[in-house]
Amino acid sequence: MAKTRTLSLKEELRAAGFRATPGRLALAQLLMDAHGPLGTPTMAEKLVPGIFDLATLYRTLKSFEEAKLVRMVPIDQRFASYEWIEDEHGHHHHLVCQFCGLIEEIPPCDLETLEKKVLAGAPRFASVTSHSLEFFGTCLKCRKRSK
Amino acid sequence: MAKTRTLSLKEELRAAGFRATPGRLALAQLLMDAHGPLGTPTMAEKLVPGIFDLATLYRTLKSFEEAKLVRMVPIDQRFASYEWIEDEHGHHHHLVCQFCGLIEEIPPCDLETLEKKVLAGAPRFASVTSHSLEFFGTCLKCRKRSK
DNA sequence: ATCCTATATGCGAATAACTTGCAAGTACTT
DNA sequence: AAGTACTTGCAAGTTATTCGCATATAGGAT
Repeated sequence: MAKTRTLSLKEELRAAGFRATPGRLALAQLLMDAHGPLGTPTMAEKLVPGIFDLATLYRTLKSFEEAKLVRMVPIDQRFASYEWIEDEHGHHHHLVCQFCGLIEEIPPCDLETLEKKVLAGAPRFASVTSHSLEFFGTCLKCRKRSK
Repeated sequence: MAKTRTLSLKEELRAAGFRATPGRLALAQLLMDAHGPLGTPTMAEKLVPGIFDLATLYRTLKSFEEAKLVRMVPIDQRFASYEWIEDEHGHHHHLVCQFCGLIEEIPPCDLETLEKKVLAGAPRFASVTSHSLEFFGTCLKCRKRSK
C-alpha cells in the first residue's frame, strides 16, 4: 500500500514478464491483501467496471497462474478461486466454512512423502505433480447462529 | 447388469426415498458401472436426449447427493463430477492425469486423525465435517506421447 | 520527450454449465 | 383401476468463462 510496496509490486510484475498496467497492479494488490483465496465473483465486484473489464480479469488471472504468481484453489465448484503465492510459505491448505465461506489456513502437509507414496501405489502413472487438500466444516459463528 | 442387479438397484433407490424411474435407474447404473468419478458432460452425452433431459439430470444428481448415493468429486473446475458411493469402501481419493483425465483410485488416508488435527489448529472453527484430497499427475501413456 | 510496437484492454457476442417455472406424465399407494 | 404426489420435459433464464477484433498504452528505442 505504501509507495515502496507499490514499486516492488510493479517490479515483481515486470520480473514475471508482464507490463505493469493499472489493472494488473490493482488485481495483484487485491490478491496480496486478501492473504488467502478470493473467488472470481468477489474480484469482479471490486474491480469491474472501471479498473478492469471482466474478460481482462479472466485473461489476467490465467496469465498470473501460468507465471506462478497465483494458484487456483478448488474450494467452490461454482466458480474459480485464486490466492496470491507468498513465497515465504508456499505450500499449505485451507479449512473452509461451508456456511459463510470463512477460510483458515492450515499448515502444510508432508508433500514430498505424500506424493511419493501415492505414485508408488499407482502403476499406470509416470509422475505426480500436484495435489489439492481442502477441509470443510463449520466456523464458531455459524455454529452459534444455527443453534 | 443382470436382472438381480437391476432389481436390487431399484430397491436401493426406493430405500433412499426415490421413485425408481427409468432415468434414475439409467443414471445410477451408469455411475455404478464407472467405478469412479464421471463428469456431467460425460453423463449428459450418454443419457441426453432420450433417457433424460439435461435439467432432470442435474436435479437428479443433486437429490442423489443429498441422499448420499453419490458424492461430488472436485477434480475439474470447469464442471462437476460425481461418483457412486460403494458402501464397501467409502473413503478414498484419486490420482488424475492432467492430460487425458485417466483416474486411479488411491487408498484412504487416515481421515479421523487428519480432520482432528486440523480442527485442533483452527481456533475459529467448531467442526470439520469433510475434506477433499486429489492428486494430479501424468499417466504413462501421456508421458510416452509427449516424449 | 517522442515514437514504435508488442502487449493489453474494452466491448460485444458467443459458449457452457447449471437453474427455474410450469404444465404434463407416471410410479406407486389404495 | 384411480388418485396423488413425485418426476420429467421443455423453454427460458442465470452465471461463469471465453473469443474476436479494433483500439489503447507500457516501456524500450530514438
